[in-house]
Amino acid sequence: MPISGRPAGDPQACENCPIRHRAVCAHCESDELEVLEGMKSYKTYAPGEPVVWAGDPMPHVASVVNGVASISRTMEDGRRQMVGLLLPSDFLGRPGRSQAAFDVTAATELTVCRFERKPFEKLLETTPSISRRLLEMTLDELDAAREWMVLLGRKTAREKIASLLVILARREISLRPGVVPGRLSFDLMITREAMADYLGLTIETVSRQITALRKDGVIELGTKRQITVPDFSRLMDEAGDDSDGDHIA
Amino acid sequence: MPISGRPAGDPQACENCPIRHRAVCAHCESDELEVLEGMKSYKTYAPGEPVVWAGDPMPHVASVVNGVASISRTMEDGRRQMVGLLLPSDFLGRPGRSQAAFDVTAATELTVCRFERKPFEKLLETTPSISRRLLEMTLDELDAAREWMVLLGRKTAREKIASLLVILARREISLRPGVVPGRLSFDLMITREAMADYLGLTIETVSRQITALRKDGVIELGTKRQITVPDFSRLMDEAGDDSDGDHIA
DNA sequence: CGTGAGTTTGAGTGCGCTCAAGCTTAGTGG
DNA sequence: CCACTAAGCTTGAGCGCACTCAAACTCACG
Repeated sequence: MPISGRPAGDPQACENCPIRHRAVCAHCESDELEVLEGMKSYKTYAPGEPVVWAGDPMPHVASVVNGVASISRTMEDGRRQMVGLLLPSDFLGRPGRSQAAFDVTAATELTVCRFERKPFEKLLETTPSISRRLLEMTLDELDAAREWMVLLGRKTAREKIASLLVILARREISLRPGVVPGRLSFDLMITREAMADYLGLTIETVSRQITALRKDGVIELGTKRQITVPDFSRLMDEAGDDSDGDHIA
Repeated sequence: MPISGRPAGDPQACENCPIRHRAVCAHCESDELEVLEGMKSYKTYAPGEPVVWAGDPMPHVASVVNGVASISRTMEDGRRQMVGLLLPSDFLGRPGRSQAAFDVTAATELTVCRFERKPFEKLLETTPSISRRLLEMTLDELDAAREWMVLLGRKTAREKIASLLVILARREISLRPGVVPGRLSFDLMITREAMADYLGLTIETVSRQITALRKDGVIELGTKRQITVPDFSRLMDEAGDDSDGDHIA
């Protein structure tokens, strides 16, 4: 693989990368990008395919380029809790640790941009723009994890469902700028089972609470995966968070 | 305040600092320490005193020098969830954010070593040894938060109590090297209410489960705050984690 | 002693779980 | 074109764990 001089328009060139400005390499200068270019390799996973199991050796770290992966832990008796979601530009793996702490599974078709862990760790020590960006991203994930702890520890089933819908609706808003939050539709890309694993509920409870929110007019259902929110502030009230804006910028 | 040349034995000099080798400044060289020395100021809080409220401006970041602080969120109706515990050497505050995302409260008498946020952010950009150390610490906290999500989402009340006791016992072991985990005693430094807020339970349930573990011989109680664990592996079984070792190194 | 914070214990309730059946939808092959 | 299947989802009945409300106990401190 060439260190530099990829053909213009090469879809695997860093300069054409869809996550160029948001991933761990976001702050890199072109000379730093060249080093990464020489280290990286792509890998693709099928939906449902495991990426790593907790306890497995982790010879690589990676950035998610396309698709969604879930981070979860399964207890011996089968109870499962999702603890994170990896979206495009998110970082997978942990510098300084050789074993995975959690299971990672491709939720959709997934493409990642991999680096061998040891060389990447070296690079972190010599390239402040990478370690600073990784710090920013890790701090964001920590805040998100703590918000989720509040949900898991203290919210009712109805509030949990509403909170998840708020998050999904927010992402929809951020992807489609200019849509005023009056009436809003979006797809649930995940199964009831994934929702249950994420929220610390059973699929039956998820189903019942979605039905209840529909009967109360908080949401409307097209197909089972198509949600319409007629009044976004009503949904936010149901989520149980402080009403006046987010703590998270 | 002198930039350098503190008197030898000065208890506030970085070289005498009890968290010198573990805090955000752990990797600093002596010239970097001098810069920090000129920026820092100590502040002490009484037990129960708030450090910041969620939403407050955060003009400082800080390292915990002595004592314990809790990070928590309180919902409008009073439900509270603790989302982190700050022990000596832990870092308080978030570079790049001007508003606190969570409440921070001194659990015991608390001494912190503060830096103004803006100058500290500048320092992060120019001092890789600090940003790398902060990255390590943040990654550790993220893993801890995710472990805690499993506890909050999927564990029973008995497993939650046992898990907390395992964590506290582990810390006791790490502080007293050489103590073989046969029989082990330690103090609960926190009230039942703090345990409940941490575990996502009520104080009554905490109390009942501690009683149940005592009746089943898993733990013994001296005073209400003094715990003895006759068989550590028995306690670990009760915690419901994978039996064969930790994922966390 | 009296006070108050922290803790324990008891009685009863209800939310979310378990177990079980039925429904919907999409895909497959006769 | 219509079984047939399987995965995903919904609905129902009943139960149990953890919560709520209430009272009593412990212990440090004035």
